[in-house]
Amino acid sequence: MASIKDVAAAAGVSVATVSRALNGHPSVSADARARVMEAVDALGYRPNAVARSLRTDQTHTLGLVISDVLNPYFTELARSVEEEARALGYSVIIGNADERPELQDHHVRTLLDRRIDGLLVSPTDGGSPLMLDAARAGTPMVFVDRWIPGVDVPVVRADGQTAVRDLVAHLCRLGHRRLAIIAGPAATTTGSERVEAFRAALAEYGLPLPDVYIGQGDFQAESGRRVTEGFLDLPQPPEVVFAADNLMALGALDAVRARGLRVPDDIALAAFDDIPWFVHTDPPVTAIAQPTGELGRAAVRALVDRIEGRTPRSVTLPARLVVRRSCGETHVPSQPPAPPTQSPSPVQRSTS
Amino acid sequence: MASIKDVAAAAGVSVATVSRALNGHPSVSADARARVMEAVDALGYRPNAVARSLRTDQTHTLGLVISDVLNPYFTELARSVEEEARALGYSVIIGNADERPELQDHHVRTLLDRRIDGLLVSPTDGGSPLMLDAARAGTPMVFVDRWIPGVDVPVVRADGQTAVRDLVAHLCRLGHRRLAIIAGPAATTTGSERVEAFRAALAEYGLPLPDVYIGQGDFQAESGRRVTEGFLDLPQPPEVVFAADNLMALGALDAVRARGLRVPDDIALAAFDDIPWFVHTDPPVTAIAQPTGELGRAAVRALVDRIEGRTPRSVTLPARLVVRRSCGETHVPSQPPAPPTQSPSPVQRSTS
DNA sequence: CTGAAAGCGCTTACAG
DNA sequence: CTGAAAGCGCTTACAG
Repeated sequence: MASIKDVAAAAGVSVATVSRALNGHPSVSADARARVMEAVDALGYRPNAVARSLRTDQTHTLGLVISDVLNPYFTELARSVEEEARALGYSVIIGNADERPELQDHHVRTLLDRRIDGLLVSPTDGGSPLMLDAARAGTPMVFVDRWIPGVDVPVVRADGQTAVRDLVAHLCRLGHRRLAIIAGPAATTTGSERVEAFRAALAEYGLPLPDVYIGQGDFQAESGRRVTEGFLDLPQPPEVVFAADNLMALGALDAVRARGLRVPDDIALAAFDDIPWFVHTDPPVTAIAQPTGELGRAAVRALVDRIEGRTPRSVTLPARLVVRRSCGETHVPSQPPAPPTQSPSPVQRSTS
Repeated sequence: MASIKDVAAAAGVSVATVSRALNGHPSVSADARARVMEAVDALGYRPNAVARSLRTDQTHTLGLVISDVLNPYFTELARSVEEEARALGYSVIIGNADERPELQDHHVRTLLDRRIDGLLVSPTDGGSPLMLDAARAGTPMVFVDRWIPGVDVPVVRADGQTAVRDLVAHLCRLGHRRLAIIAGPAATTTGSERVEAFRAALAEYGLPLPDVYIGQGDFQAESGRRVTEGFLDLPQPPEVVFAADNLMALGALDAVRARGLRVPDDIALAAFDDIPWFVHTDPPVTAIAQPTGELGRAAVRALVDRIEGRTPRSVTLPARLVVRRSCGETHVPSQPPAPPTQSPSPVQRSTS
């Protein structure tokens, strides 16, 4: 590959002048600039980004460590992150943790070794020493979706509390009383927060959340299937299963179907995260939708602010309930049960 | 960040010795090695991969340019690519072309600038000058899924011909006669090959594929919806729509539902690419499954062979038909219509 | 077994 | 406006 020396020789100038011409430095004569550009074209020269990075100590690259590429939520997040980053002049390198803390650390380490300018992460655990060290050492960092309490890093995420309360209101209105949840790992914020939001909402309706109705999943499909089978084996199975993410809902559908049961007749289902397929499942799945694209863009803006010396802001955006048919048919009840303390916020009713 | 100089100073050796110790060079005394390791731990030193790459002229990084991250097929491909690469000691940087040739070129250029060791690509078009130049210039390269004819680059892909013939046999057996296809861009191999395979299979059954039954899509959901609407508006709409990928099938489902029609009663649907959600759609979708994980792994092995001086091999793996209910209920016909020339190969019948 | 030195391909003060 | 030179952090022949 042609190097800057070859271009300099071909253009009859020094490498310094080539560098300046290519970087749009004003103090280059029109003549020199033209000769450089000509040589660049003739040689098909492309600057070596590795050399440039070593010299300037910046890579114009962001690292993004997502929890699971097979999860459409993270895939959509990754897409919006890349788009916004590109618009701001950054590339992004994606690492897939596959919900495994050690794989997450592998990617964080690799990314740090490559001297990425900043790190966007959705932690799969409560904070490994590596991640904590990086944050403390001042690596520009932003948490997205999931975060680690007690670490001084901006957080961009959705707040699902209101939407979860709306969901519980919807379920109660349909007459359900035995509600269960498939939780994510307790070490993740989304793993514990969604259970707590669910528990709090149930409490408003005077409903308990017994331990047997809290199934421990890992945000991947197989765990959703396993937990749902456990629920179905209970002497008194729940009437509703709320999956804390879309992949565990997929697993739940697998389990229900494998027993020859039907949603919602035999058991109702709802999910955190909305995805396009939920419109076409049998039945369409009631879900809590996050403003995924906006989260990705806000996270990039916060990280780039941090990198470029501005003050980054944490952002929390609301999630919202999308009612479909997987919890039973909705009909206007003569006497809607109002929660004791707060009335539910407006709910989007899907046209599907 | 601590550099190799800091480590050398702390350990009381030269940077050369630190480098050798870290790279497991045999000619380093046990004593020196121990002092280096101690200094490394104390300083939390991590070698700068940028500097190392500049010096060694290798990045141990593979570039992967996929057509669309929102497509679960490519997402699964990306996952298997990353896994196999990691096992072989390589990182991978993913670029999402979003089915746009100019965005594909942007990523190829960025990846080349970063001096990745090799490039895995699933081209969104028939070959841009940039891609062609890179191949000709000797950049280690492998095409996966889609490829560019006339370029001397190994290809790893699935052959869907047999599966498409099985699909057509299945459709004929169900009594369908007016079959349509939502095609991908003609400039892509999968865009044109799938249409040709479909046309050839129909010919075996003496069935035509009129131009009005070939809808031009772009492999993304919206185009599937648009094309399907066009089909439904025809004076004589097709009885079956075969979507050339899973996202266009999603769009087709959207269109059918928007009209208040039902699959398969009003119109049947089949798709190229199988994804987990097809088991749970209403109705479950008959699809052609690719050995996606194996394709990703084989592509990485071919590329690494090429990079490390061995001779890479092209690989073609068979796809297979998975029958579900979206084309109508299957029942054993008294007189199965056999194709004139060849009998269909065994078909996997899904349990779902 | 070890160190001094060159060099990978850039950028950028410094001097003219 | 331009060039010579230093230096980013490594690796690796070369000499001892």
